[in-house]
Amino acid sequence: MTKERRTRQRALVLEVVQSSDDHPTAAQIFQRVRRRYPGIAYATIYNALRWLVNRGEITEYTFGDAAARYDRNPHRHHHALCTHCGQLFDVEVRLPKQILQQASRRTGMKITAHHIQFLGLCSRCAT
Amino acid sequence: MTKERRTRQRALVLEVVQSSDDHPTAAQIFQRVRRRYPGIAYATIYNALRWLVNRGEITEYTFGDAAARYDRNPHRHHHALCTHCGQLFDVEVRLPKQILQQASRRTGMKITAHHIQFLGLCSRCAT
DNA sequence: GTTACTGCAAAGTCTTTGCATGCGG
DNA sequence: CCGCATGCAAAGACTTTGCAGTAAC
Repeated sequence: MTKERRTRQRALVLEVVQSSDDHPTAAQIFQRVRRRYPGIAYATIYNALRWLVNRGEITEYTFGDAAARYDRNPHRHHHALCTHCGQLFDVEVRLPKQILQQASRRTGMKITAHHIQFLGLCSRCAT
Repeated sequence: MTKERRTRQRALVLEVVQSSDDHPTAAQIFQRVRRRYPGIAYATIYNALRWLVNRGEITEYTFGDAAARYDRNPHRHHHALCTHCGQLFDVEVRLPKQILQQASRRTGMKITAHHIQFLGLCSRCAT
């Protein structure tokens, strides 16, 4: 059994992610946590994020750009990325069951999850 | 205007990607090209890949893991990733128009593209 | 002949690791 | 007290950049 420790650092990382609605990267989380806990190490942020992801408390997503982004909302939902300003929005849509069945049939895989990335221009960049 | 040059290196990179059905990473492409052109530099692979992506001859995708993968098939299609062995399959399914309209309405964005990632276990890993 | 591309190495970005110290249980 | 997590720095994986020389046209 793994003994689990709720440390000040992990609590702070979780708190920061939960209070962010902009899907921050590890670097942004580091900066925000450091404002309240200046001595914290970068590695601790990564450790805490991985721990939280494994426990299902937050979710990690990667998009075309380099850094992974973290999401406070652990249930499955989808995302729309503005290709101009990089802003990321949550999208609540449901993929019809038949599409999942099609995907499963055509690949021979047992599909357990899916994620849709929408790309386009946000209302501010579209003008 | 930018004058475009078809060089031996770029031709080889394109040829390697087009003859690969396994969505290779830059490192794999590098190895495969180097078998036929031993002196080629890593940077040249990246330059060639970016050039080919910009011209629309190949497509770049990023998944959870570190390295980008390149796809010989430039038309829009979707992917299924085996979370056990990492193998990536093409998936041909069509997202219903109403889902795109919903996404657009709910985010206020002008959606120009989308990509579905299916996750699960391939037939070999599922047993 | 120009000028864009290559090859090389070095730097840059994001993430992980090794190890001594320290805190949580 | 024991062991996991932290903090620090260094390494690791992937990608980009600067620049001199070379090849495409």
